[in-house]
Amino acid sequence: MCRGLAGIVGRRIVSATFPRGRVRPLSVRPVAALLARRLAGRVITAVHRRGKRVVLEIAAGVGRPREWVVIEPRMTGLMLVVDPPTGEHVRLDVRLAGGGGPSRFLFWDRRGLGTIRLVDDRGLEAACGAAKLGPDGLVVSTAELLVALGRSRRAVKVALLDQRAVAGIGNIYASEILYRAAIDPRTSCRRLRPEHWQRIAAATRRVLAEAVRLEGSSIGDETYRTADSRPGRAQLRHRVYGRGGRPCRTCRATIERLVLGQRSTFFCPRCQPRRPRGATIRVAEVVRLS
DNA sequence: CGTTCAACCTGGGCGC
DNA sequence: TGCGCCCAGGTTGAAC
Repeated sequence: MCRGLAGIVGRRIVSATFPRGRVRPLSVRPVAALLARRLAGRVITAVHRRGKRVVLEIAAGVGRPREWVVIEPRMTGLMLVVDPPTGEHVRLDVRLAGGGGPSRFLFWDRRGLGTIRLVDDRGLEAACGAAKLGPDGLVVSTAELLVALGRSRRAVKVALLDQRAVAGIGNIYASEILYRAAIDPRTSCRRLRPEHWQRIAAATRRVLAEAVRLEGSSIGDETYRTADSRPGRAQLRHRVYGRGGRPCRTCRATIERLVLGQRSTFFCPRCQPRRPRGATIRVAEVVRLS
């Protein structure tokens, strides 16, 4: 998503409009009219990403310091530099001056759960700082996962979705990561040994990097699209997500679906055994089993 | 601390 | 065809 916005860097904002009645209260801060006024005339100096958030760096303007536009696309938000799927769900429409790239970009969000905020440096820290977001999944280390989650009692699948522990993993890739790591998604974090965290960290980096390379997962119409409105291809590589009842691509066992933390979870019961390979069986477990 | 539920929204798919 | 459900890539706060 952020890569597709490279063309807006260095461009000046002519106008930012929030189509009437399309933004629910508090999803845009400050309120739309004020935000539109503050953005007009300012230059976009960079596009950053913090976990799942798109962060546009806005150069200082008249009487304003350097600021940041933080966009959370949530379920259905798209950043587009071309015409949207429908005009109906455009939440933000930004016109750009100059040539050498797109003349506008949009935040299009069918369900309208996404948020747009303009913040200063302090606000950015509050919205995207370490207290809010853990290390990025693309580069997360074994030690970081161990420190953040090693003592948690939560099911590992639920824990991987905790953005304060590791930033950027969503529901699709949480299932895919645990498949790659050969770990049952229901396993309590505290039952996992360092070798399992090593596998999870490696799988996280690999699965997310592949998803970025393949430009995301597009499942059905009006789901994720790149900034120039093309579907991604990561869904073609899903090993378990959305494949409940179908055979595992590796072992032919039937992929199972269950709900953890109110989210659909998919896994292969044969490739992801209840007791992860290499796990130490605890004394209490031995007693209980015998 | 962990889990569940509800809320915020639109729309596709399915059973009846 | 129409209705009532269930489901969906996310986050937050309250209740227990």
